[in-house]
Amino acid sequence: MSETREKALVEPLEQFLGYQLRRVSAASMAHLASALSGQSLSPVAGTVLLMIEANPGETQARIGRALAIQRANIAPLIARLESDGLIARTVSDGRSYGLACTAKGAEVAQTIRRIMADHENDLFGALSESEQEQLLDLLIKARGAVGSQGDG
Amino acid sequence: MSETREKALVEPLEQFLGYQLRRVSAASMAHLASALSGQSLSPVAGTVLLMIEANPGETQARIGRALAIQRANIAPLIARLESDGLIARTVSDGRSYGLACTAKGAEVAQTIRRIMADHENDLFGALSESEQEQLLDLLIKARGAVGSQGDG
DNA sequence: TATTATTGCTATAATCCATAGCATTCTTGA
DNA sequence: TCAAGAATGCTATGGATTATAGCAATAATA
Repeated sequence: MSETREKALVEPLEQFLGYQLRRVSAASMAHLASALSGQSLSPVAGTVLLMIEANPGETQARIGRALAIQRANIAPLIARLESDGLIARTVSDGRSYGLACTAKGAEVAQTIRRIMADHENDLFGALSESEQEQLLDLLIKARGAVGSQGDG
Repeated sequence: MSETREKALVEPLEQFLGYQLRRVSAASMAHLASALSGQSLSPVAGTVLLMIEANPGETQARIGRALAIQRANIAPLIARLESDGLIARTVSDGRSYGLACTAKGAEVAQTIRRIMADHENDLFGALSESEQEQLLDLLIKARGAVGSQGDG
């Protein structure tokens, strides 16, 4: 508050939703990454773990599609989660595995959920409950609109 | 609508603002990058150009800080914009330059603005005007909250 | 004037994401 | 049955973005 604040610049992109989205998202990602660093998990890896926990038996291809992560990119993520003992693979198909959390993975998932909740509170706690709900609803609505054309 | 849609997975992160922000922002960035590809400019480079246009005379360090781009990373961006003839440097300091758009840069900036407006319409047109305004307001409010601790 | 801070820049590494391609396996349709 | 196409897991790889470290020059400050 009392820092030597330099004169603010004009922000010609202030009215662009995409710009504001990017700025908030980038700040959020950086904050979350730091909050998760103690677990040696990236935000993406944590997301994948929670996704597997909530969808036991699913293949990594389907998990990946739901998260917009390509097959080539989710492969090492899954390998890492398995080698860390957080998930286990059971044969589901000759070419694919059914994924599930291990007990250790479930514990870590619980920790991650708490970290994420704290992180959200840190970042968005200045917004009221109803504002947070509004924002969430609008983002979900935007995602629906976006998904029906650009995204896969 | 009539595609063979695979059974949707459970989304345990649905209620996380950070998750929804990331998804929407990623989709938006991808869409914008493709929309700007004809100009041979990345979203970040386009943003920097608009920022310089709106703040003539500012140094790249200040432009970078306002956009959360580090000095080391904005240097090649500025060099590229200059070598493309979109911006010009005038001495402002023994160690820094004052940046400004060239005439060509202003034309490109105008094009970029139109592309960005179209892009926003493509992506967020499914939201009503008031929803878009609400979303923008909430994002700006969130940015204010975020900036007062995590961001620099 | 000596110290510190700032700026532009290079070099470099880490990360993330995208494309291409491969071998295996499943699915299909004749 | 079996050939063609699709799906899966995976590797290799390149591009883009971002972060750190450090340097030389300059400005600001005590």
